[in-house]
Amino acid sequence: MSLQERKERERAGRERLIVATAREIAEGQGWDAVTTRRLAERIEYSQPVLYSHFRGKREIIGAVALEGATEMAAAVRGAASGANGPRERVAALARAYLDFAERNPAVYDAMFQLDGGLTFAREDTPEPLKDAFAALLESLGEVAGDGVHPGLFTETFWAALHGLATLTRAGRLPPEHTEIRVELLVDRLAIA
Amino acid sequence: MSLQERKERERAGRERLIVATAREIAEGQGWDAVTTRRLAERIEYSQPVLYSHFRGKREIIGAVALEGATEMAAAVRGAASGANGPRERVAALARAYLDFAERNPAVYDAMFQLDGGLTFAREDTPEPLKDAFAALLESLGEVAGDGVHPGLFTETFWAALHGLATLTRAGRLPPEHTEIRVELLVDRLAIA
DNA sequence: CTTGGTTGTCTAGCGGTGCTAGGATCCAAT
DNA sequence: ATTGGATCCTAGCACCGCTAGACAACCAAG
Repeated sequence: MSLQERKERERAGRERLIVATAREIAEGQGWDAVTTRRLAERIEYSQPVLYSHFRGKREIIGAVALEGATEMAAAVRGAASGANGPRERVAALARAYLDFAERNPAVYDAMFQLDGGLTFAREDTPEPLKDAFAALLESLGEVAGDGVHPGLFTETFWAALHGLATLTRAGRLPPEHTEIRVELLVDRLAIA
Repeated sequence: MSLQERKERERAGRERLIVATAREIAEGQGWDAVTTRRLAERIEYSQPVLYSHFRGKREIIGAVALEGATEMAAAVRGAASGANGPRERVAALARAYLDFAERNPAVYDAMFQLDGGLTFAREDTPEPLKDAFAALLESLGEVAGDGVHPGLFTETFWAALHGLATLTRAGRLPPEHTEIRVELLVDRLAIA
């Protein structure tokens, strides 16, 4: 069945191409510029081909989000592993998180701002999303403090980071003192 | 010049009607349902009339955002004034903030998620936005702690609240333990 | 009382969007 | 060589934000 295998390989390759191209356009010109026409043209196929891979634009956003979640998990783990002691680990994690959001704004939006048709915080949540949260939990759980549920603490800390990331990028917060805000957050929230 | 005054009054009234109707549709069916056609139909005028009041849809969103900012400032001040002691004031403020976001999701989106063409954190920032931030600062500045700039502390605390509000409403955080998360935030961040 | 210009509003339409029905093309199996 | 199925494209739908140009209602000047 080599023929069928080859076709499936090609199909999978084209799907990756769609996702990568969508991401590329979004990072370059924003998600508004990711139209099905433009996307189709860039991959050199007609629009309906997109719909043989994804139900619609929302699912393409979702695919980019999953890709981003995997990368973010790796970035967070990488930063945490290079730091000594719980407090420094958390600080490194926070910086890595915000750095990821700043360097990949479109991907970050796909994950947390836009509707990618994904379910969060449930059993049927896709693995990459669970793993990204797990990556946060691994370092943050250590500094939750006595009597505080690690998962709940992670959620709260994450929310704070998310707020900083989104408000800063949307121009709601001046970007100058990000580092001070992060230190404030780490110093007060984390119990070393 | 009574005639001209009457015309201006009518014009102002229609402008309020546009903003109120936009808000109504948005709260009921989301901002995506606020189309210029639907909005025009609801106010019983044709589309171009909208453009004689606002440059475009973005400015209508901005107008809803300003209205919301005024209300949020009042809600926050009201909650804070009914509490004794800095710590309790901050807790009440946090609850009021999240409550406002939950009860007025479309308005909250207009303020902080969508592009309403507004400038934040600058000299030319519209008064209602500055005042909403000031309302937060009044209570939060008290608990910044020694050596921490009150404005910066307020921004950070606000970001944390914003993160909780948005992640919860977007289904990224389970809504069950909001109260515990708020208490965690207040207990750790606020220095009474 | 009639004109002429201003002001206000509407109809109609432009170029774009996400998405899909139906037809053309190609290739393996008969 | 013919058939049947998979694959892909052309063409189009209903909707979007926005605007040009026609048209009616009004007030001021003659």
